[in-house]
Amino acid sequence: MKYDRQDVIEKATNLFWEKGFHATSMRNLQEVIDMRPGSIYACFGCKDGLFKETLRYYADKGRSNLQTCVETTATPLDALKLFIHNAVLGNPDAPNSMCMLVKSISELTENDNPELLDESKQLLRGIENAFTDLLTQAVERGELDASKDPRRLARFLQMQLMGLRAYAQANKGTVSVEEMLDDMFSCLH
Amino acid sequence: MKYDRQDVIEKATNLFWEKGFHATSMRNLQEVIDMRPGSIYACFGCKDGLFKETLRYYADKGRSNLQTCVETTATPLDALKLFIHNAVLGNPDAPNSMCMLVKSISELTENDNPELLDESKQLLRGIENAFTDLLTQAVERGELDASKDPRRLARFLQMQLMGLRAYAQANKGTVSVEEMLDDMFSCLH
DNA sequence: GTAATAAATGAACAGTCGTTCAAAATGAGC
DNA sequence: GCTCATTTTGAACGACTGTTCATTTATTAC
Repeated sequence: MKYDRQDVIEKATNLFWEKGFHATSMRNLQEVIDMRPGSIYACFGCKDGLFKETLRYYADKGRSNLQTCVETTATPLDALKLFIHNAVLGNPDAPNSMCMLVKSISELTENDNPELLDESKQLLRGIENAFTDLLTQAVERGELDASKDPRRLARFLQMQLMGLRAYAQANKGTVSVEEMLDDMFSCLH
Repeated sequence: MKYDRQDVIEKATNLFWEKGFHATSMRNLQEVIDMRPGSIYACFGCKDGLFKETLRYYADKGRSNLQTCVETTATPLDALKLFIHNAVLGNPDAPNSMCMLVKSISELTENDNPELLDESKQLLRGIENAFTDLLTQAVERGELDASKDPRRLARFLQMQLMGLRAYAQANKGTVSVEEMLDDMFSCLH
């Protein structure tokens, strides 16, 4: 009976997301995804390979979340607001309020894990590009002042999203993230 | 000949800051601080103990940097601006553009390292409190509108600082941090 | 210079790490 | 039911982990 690859990757993603790359041992993974080492290595090559796959899965889920936001809101800006709101407060039982890609960039080094680090950076850039597209639409529709630069705005939004998720992690349960979201969007205009 | 404790802690801080807690082995530390295991354990107890000491050293350095900014600028708001500018761009050969405390909060878990995690959170809160004090002064002096809430502003600033440093790490060399700093301060008013 | 005290050493420990691979279990085709 | 190919297993490997402690080296006091 072959393993359900999707299911395995999702479980691995949650574990890596929670504990980080270095603190997650192959034995931890073996328990969580219920596979023996031989099978894991036959499927994914090595720990790095499995981790890279989880990074892509995580980023894909992010992109599809954003797409859902676009489809369920009236304007590009509303879609962005909803996406960011969901990213920080959306599912309370997420392994971590921090972005998994940011966590990875935080713990990986150019010397020790250049491939995984570059992959994380690239995936993060992909999400920022999706922000840029939406902000461009917002300007075209007149939802945003035409003087605004969508790329610069996307960069700023990405930075604040990274910050807010990290801040929420650092102050779990003691702070009103809603209030901070208001502050964040009120300085878009 | 007793070791220079200050020097040892500084070297350990830089290594932990660069590689993170988990990826830094005691043998890495032994090389960098040029001490044999027995001496390290006699001085600091265990790896956690040494790490905690470096966290405090790092936060202390941050606080004294802020104090220097206060002393070399005309107004509280200028001091804050200078501090944040320096934190992100100040010393280009810092081990990491991310905040060491944020990196630590990112990689540590309540389950595995509760003490180190709490210490990091607490130190970060200390810095935010210093922000609050300065912003309170700014309101008192009329540098900021009296309608602004210093605590809320400090929270917002802290979040953005965390975000900006993480963003700078994720986009090393490809982005104008100066521009982003402008955006960041222009939405204070 | 010698004895007593303090500091530094590094080989060694038990445990865990990522990874391998011969053997066992399973599935497919007839 | 038998055969062949695929998949899964888990004991085992060498390397590395954080840590200890008997021994050596350095410092102090007389």
